[in-house]
Amino acid sequence: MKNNILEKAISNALTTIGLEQEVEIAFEKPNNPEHGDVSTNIALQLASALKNSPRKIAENIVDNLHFDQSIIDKIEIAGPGFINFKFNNNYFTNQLDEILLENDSYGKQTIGKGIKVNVEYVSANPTGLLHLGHGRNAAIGDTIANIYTWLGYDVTREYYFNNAGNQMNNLVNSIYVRYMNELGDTTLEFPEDGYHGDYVIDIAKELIKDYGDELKEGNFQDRIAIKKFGETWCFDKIKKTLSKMNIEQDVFYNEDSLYKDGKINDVINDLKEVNLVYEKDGATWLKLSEMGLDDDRVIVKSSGEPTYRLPDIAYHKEKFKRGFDKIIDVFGADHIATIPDVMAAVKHLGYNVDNIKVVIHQFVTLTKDGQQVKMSKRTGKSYTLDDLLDEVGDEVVRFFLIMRGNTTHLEFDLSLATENSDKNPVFYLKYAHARICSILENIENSEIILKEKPNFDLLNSEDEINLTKSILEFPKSISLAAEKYEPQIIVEFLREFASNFSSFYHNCRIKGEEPELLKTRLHLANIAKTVLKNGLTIIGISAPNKM
RNA sequence: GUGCCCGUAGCUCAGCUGGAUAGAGUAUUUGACUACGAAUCAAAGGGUCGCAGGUUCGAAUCCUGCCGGGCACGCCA
Repeated sequence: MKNNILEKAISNALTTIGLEQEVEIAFEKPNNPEHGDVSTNIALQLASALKNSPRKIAENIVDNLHFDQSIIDKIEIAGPGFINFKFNNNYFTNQLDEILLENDSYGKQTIGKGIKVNVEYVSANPTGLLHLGHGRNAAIGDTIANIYTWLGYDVTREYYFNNAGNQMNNLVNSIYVRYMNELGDTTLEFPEDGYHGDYVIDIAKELIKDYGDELKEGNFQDRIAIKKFGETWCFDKIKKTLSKMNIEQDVFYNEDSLYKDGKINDVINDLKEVNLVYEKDGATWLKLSEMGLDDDRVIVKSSGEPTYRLPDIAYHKEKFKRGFDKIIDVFGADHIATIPDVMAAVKHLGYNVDNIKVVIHQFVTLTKDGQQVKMSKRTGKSYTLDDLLDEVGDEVVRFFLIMRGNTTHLEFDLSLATENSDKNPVFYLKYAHARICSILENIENSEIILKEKPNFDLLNSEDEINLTKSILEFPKSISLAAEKYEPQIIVEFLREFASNFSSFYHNCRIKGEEPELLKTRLHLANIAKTVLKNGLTIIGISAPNKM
């Protein structure tokens, strides 16, 4: 919690009491409300430098504070030497007038104006269906994109895919065996690292509808047809699933284009120029050991094909060349090991990797009735993201997938998610919004009243002030979520916010109060409605008028 | 074996750059509808913050070691 007025006043006080060097004055919001609204530990920090006891220093500071104290209710020295400041109610309620001017756009900011951000997420190859892990990736990525958009950044939502190479060959091999099985030939062995999922059988069946047994030889041409068919089939499903989740990305970037445009060769040449590659055993190696990493890695195989690292490097270079100032990659924990390699190379090509943020999220486990549901690939029976969306709906899915910190393993409780009850945390937020709408409906001429100027000085009860403080924290929670790349921060804020509103609702009536108070509280409720609506919009959830 | 993530209330999880009495939801128990939506509110109980050291005025937070769970360690992506 920052406060420029206090920072300046304390800084001046420190000079007065004889501190020579510049120090950073830290403020925080105490957990205990009795400790005021902001607190600083500066006296404790300076104890050894000033060779005095923290409490003495604190007293000295407080005695030498000179600023407009009309906003202050109380300044206290507490505990080992904290200085606690309590603002008076008007300090908070006065700020509501400004929010009134912002109206529906409260929370929107302009700090990102003119800055181009690329957020890459999902990026699953068209070799199968999306599972819950992809769902988490999608929800996190899309929400981060929303947050940055809300802050005024110029955001591009991107999906990167590869429809060539080994993974696709595996798919083709897998489909081919299933296809032959369907045609009655069961002599073929299923590939060792093939795709075991049931969907491959579905693809094979549909392949027969289109081609009959024309592809049974499995020659080069047949394989091309199978590949095309399988890729299209998977991509259609993936896009449908994402659209069901209300996700629409701007750019689908095909890895293949990097080859066609010569970008891959360019990168090899670039790397050669800075002397970071060498030939060994017929392959091209990247000298990662010279970039501070442990082992060198192959970037072009002896077969002449690049490994994934090379296009990844080229792709990131390309993002910079496309003019992005900030690059955000959302990856699952399984990609964690490959990131340092790519970053090191991009850095040595002369790009500022500080502008790349890789957001890593952990995996998802699904539980039902307290039991873990296995999502094994081996058995082929996996519970897909699409199944989940059909079962619980897009909003609950999105909410559950971002309600934990990115680095935590997420347990998706299917029983809880499907329950339309007060236990389901999504409803708590939507309910608060619907309730405000209901108030507005219940009060005669509420629309007209809201056009009149309120008198926020009338707000002074604990619940009114808490709600006001909570309203004022909304923009900060958005920028904090952006800074930390943590959608969960918005979720936590909204829960707390809805809770503050509900307490206010129970203790402060609106309907039937004196006209001035009614008007003022109605305005407060209306601002609360905007906060809920905007907060829910950011996390991809609707704010209904009725439930 | 090596690297990364996690371990906090019965369960699911917060805890910001170290701060004061470690929080929320849920579950349990108990109150509150003749008043704007009870999908709500209010209250109570519930903890060796995985274990052991260290750093310091002060550690859930930082460092080291160990234990337990997950994920990676390829000329696969």
